[in-house]
Amino acid sequence: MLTNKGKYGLKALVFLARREPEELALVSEIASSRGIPRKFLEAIMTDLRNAGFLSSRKGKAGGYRLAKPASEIRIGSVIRALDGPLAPIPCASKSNYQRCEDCDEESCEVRWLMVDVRQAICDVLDTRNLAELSAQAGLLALIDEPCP
Amino acid sequence: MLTNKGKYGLKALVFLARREPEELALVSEIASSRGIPRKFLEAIMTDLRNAGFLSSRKGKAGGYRLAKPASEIRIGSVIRALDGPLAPIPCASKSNYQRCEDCDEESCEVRWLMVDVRQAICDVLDTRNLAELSAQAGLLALIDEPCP
DNA sequence: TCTTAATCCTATTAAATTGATAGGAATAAG
DNA sequence: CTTATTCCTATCAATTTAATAGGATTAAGA
Repeated sequence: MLTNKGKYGLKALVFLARREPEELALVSEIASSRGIPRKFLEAIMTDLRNAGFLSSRKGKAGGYRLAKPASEIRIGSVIRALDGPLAPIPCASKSNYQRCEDCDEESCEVRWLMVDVRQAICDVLDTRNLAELSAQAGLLALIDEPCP
Repeated sequence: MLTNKGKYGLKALVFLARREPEELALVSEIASSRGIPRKFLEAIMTDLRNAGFLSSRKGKAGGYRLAKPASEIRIGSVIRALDGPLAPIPCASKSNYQRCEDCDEESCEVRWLMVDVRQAICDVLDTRNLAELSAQAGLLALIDEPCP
């Protein structure tokens, strides 16, 4: 599941990706622009900074910006940082594997299935970066408009 | 996320798929065989029956069996019945779409992304049926054994 | 130096979801 | 009738989610 935390975090990153790379943005600016609770977003930005996606400057005239080019930020790693493993169940996770207490790892049918699901999810999220995500949306919205 | 409810439900269905189609199985039998809490499994079996996957007989010598051939039970529909929509976020669901209150449906970048994730998940889970799931596991376990 | 405005830090909390458990009613076989 | 099962309703504890509160720290600029 993508939680609000993950959703808000991605929106904030898209916001930053669409600015000049060096320009600092305020949490309050992002929050009001995207309808995100300010205090909640503050906490999320801290996580994103700790995960290496953002850099910040404190004090007056401070703010956040991307710590690296948007094209180098994989969506999968963002969601992992905010919401945890992409796998539907811990025993199918690569990044954070945890053995099931109640089933045998090798013979469990459900696990084999969920490994395939995890792979399918990763195939989408780990092959897209923030630059693609922020570029894409406007185009798709236009394509969907009916012809005049 | 696949909850314990979904996991237990799938395991119970696999158990039933490996029996003679008409033979009734007891909840207590399935529960002890697969390490599932009996009372919890009882509730899950009720859900699976209400969703049309199982039929039951009450009273002494009662029990559960598949309501239709295992090959006609799609894994995706089982998980939807037990754990809800497969989409990571309600605004990306086909089976149970719900509009986001805080973003614009057409221009939201996150939504377009999650539609692709949902499609990837459904491509795995809606193209597999219970017969395949119950047949597969044993083989894979063998393949993984090192050669003597 | 002082004011102001921002990030940063710690703690708390309310609501929802998950993962069960308890106790017994209804049903049917033998 | 006894026994064994599904079925039904209610309850509950733990965890996760989604925030909010209050202030400490930092730095720009007057």
